[in-house]
Amino acid sequence: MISFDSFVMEDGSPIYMQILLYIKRGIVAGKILHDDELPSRRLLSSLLGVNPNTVQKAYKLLEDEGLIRSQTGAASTMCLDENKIEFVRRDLLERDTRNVIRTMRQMGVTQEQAIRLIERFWNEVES
Amino acid sequence: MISFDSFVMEDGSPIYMQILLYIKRGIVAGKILHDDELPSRRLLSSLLGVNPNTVQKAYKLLEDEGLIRSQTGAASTMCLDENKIEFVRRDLLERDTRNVIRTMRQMGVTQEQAIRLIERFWNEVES
DNA sequence: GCAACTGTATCGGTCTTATAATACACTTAA
DNA sequence: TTAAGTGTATTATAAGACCGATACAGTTGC
Repeated sequence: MISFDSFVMEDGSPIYMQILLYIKRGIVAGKILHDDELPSRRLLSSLLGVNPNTVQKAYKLLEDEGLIRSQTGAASTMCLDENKIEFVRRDLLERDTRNVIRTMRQMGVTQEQAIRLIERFWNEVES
Repeated sequence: MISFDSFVMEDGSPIYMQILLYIKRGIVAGKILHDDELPSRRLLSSLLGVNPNTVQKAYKLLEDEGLIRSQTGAASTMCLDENKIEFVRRDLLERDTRNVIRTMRQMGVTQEQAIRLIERFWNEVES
């Protein structure tokens, strides 16, 4: 059963999107593996204190991407392979990187300054 | 008059927020200076193809932060000093950096890999 | 004074997000 | 078999974000 212990709710983005990204980042980190079982909609909604429909929306989007397999009556499971994992990695990691580079350049930051910023803050940020 | 030539509209975030961030990044980059005149709400809304209220919302938020001075009848002007600029720099640069570090660590990326990502994509991203 | 420009305020419509309350079909385990 | 758990779907409601249209008030320049 995939754990949501380290899930922290933040405001600013929709809850269903936070759930979706939590799972995708777990995939990229190698913490979530093929055939892993997901908590049921009702259980996870209870754990997070949100409406079951909100969890369903996240799961539905993941199923539309082919990352989750669901069949009525049984627990939903992760449906992964090397190609899918690599696709998610690119989608998350490279898009994040490009975005932060774009905004930094708009602020006149050089590559060297950007790297120095990463080095300076890397150990400050709590995981 | 502050130029919006390099402003590119993107979807995904509110227009008023894109306008606000465009100005703040211009401040950090040193392209926007104290006493610089802003285009009027109606002119900028016409340039960007949006409603004057959308521009007004961005300007209003900047005025609430003390970065813009507005008086009815006259053009709004930038209202900056060293402290304000430094505050905006920290607010934008450090928050962006912390955010990208947090998500990268959630994906199991090491500091060395993060720096390598920055180096690899730095010259690819169009400004 | 008047026209044209400034900033400001208000109202309303549309969409997204989140919630709630159901209902139904299927699977599993007691 | 039956009860409890699965996934799925529908409808309604509420709140907020976002944007558009409009009106009003002050300044400037002719």
